[in-house]
Amino acid sequence: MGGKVTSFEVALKAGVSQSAVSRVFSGASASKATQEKVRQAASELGYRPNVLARSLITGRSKVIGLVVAYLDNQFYPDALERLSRALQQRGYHILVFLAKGQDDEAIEHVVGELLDYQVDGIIAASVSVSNMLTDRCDAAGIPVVLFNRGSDVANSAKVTSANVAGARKVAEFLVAGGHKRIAQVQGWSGSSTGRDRDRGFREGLKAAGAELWASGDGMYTREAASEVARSFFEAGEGPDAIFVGNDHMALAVMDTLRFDLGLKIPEDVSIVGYDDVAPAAWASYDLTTVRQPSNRMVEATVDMLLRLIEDKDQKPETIEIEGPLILRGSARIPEGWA
Amino acid sequence: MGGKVTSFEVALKAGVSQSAVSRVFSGASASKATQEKVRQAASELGYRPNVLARSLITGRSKVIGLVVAYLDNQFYPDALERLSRALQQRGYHILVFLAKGQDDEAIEHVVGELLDYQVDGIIAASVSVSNMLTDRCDAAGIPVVLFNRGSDVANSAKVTSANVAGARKVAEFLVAGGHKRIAQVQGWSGSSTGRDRDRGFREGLKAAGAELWASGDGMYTREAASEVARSFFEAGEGPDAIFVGNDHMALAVMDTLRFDLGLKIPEDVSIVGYDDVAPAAWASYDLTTVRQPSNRMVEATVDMLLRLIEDKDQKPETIEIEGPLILRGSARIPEGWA
DNA sequence: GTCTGATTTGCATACCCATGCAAAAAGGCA
DNA sequence: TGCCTTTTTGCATGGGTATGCAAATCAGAC
Repeated sequence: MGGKVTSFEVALKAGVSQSAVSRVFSGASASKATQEKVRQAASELGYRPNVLARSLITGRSKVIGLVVAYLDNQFYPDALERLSRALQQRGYHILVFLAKGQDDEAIEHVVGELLDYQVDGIIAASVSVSNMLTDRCDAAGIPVVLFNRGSDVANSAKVTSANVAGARKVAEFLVAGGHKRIAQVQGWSGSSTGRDRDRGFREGLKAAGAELWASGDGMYTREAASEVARSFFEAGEGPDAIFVGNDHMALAVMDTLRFDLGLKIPEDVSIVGYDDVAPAAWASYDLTTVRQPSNRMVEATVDMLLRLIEDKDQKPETIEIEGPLILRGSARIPEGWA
Repeated sequence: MGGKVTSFEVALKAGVSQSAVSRVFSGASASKATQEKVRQAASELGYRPNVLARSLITGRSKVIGLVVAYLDNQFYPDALERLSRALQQRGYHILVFLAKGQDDEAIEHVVGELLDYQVDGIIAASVSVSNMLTDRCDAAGIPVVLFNRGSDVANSAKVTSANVAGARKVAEFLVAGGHKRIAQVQGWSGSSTGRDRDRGFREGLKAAGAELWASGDGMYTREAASEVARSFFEAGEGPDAIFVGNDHMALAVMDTLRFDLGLKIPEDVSIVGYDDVAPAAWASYDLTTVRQPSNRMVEATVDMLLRLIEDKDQKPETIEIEGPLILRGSARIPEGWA
């Protein structure tokens, strides 16, 4: 048994035609008797349909390409796990493509490979995608959903949390907490997520009659974020609150403030993050943060992607999911907010 | 353009035969002139070979199935990222299969799907695999490499760190540090990794003339590990050192000791972990731990898997990679060890 | 037992590309 | 130029399955 049992051999053994075997396994109509015979023969021979051959005909591979740039921000492995589970349940699987960088060129190459594999759909996470690329996928008839990233492309499907609203809420929260020197370590300004949160935060401050004391780009890395945070304290008095564009960076900032600069959180500085990744809830950090409801984001993503795949007339939509501000111990809590 | 350009159409446009097109794209011999014409026509039409069809013929899908049970232990996303990068570089991609549990039944189902997809090879991480399953893959001619897990199966390929030796080193280290009541929160005893580290640790203690003060199974979850750690301190005097079977659990144990029980690390209790995941190096934890060199483990895994795929006579080997004990601040450092 | 309509079945073909084989073209040498 | 070797090319086939179509079978009613 070389592991290459074909439908034909099963047919032979069951005394039916190859088409009958095919029909049994693809769920098409077949009489009880045939079903029985075929299944019997199949299990005796250890037959399983060849998905490749099937895909070649049907034009559906049951594979979703997931493009991701990095996995060290816990938000993404978590999302990957959920996405994979949700898709598995609906008969799909995830083919992983790690983009070498976040620039267009890197993504371009990846998209090429993606198309070669005849994926039925694409999920792009932690990665921005240009017009040109979505156009290419469009042309190939392969739907793309952007996960946790927006895009300027008009006609693209995307699922994000309500970044502007969330960051705005943080601003209100910090102002209500009586903070006077509010700074920001923002998410990479090359990403829509970073920009939206920045915008929401600034708008929120303005609306509350406060202004941004200082701001810098954390580039979504621990190192850059720590550096920016450190710079806030270089010349005399530092900020008394910092909003950090995601938890991954916020944790690094907390470590830097506490162990490098000897500051107390939240007594000296309040810290607020964004995402609510698992470590944010760990006692060492106890980070106040805006939750991105990754379960609902995943649900929406899978839903939309499969609709786009199965129904050609389906229009790509933009879905924004609201997430609550999770109050923990890293930031002073204003009266009446608890 | 419906994204369905075939080699035939390219051939037509280039004025050559379909075989010529095929040869140009599969790297077989072709004259300079033909190459030119074909590439020209192909790029004009936006042609890219259909990997599915190719796989069907060649019998190689260039896809590796990765089975994994969970991704919340940072070690695995990190490994996944490295594995994917290494494989991409060699023309392969990873199809992700999340096992619903760690029991045989769950894995069994997954392996079935794996075979359906005609993967060229399988990497099983954070998952134990029984004889029956490796046998099935063997029968199908699909090589399997166990990553970070051993197995009782004689003839299986596996890549692990030197768990016994590593844990033994931890024992020596803790004894040398003058600890008198040494406890252990071990990795899930249902996993070879958990058992090996347990064994190494016990052997090490014995060799150093010490004995294990208490031990419990942390099941690889933060909750169970915390619970076990807490139980150590329930009746009067607790341990003065705890070896935790992996960092994922060790971080939870540290939080529990510090914030639940009000203990100081390492003054009251020394903590040592295993893996050296990224958060272990974060200032809040500064965890002394045995490094699993995931880069070298990944390298070895990919190497062996591709050798098994490409050379049918290649024998499956067991590879153990040594990792150093990384001395940080969570455990008292004996004289002469720094 | 006959006739009608509903199912089930088998035949043949298609999906897209790679590859063995034989024919054709190109190159080498005298 | 002619002959032989090497390379290039096209033809035809195959890989494993799904599916339209027509033939065959079945169930039901008289």
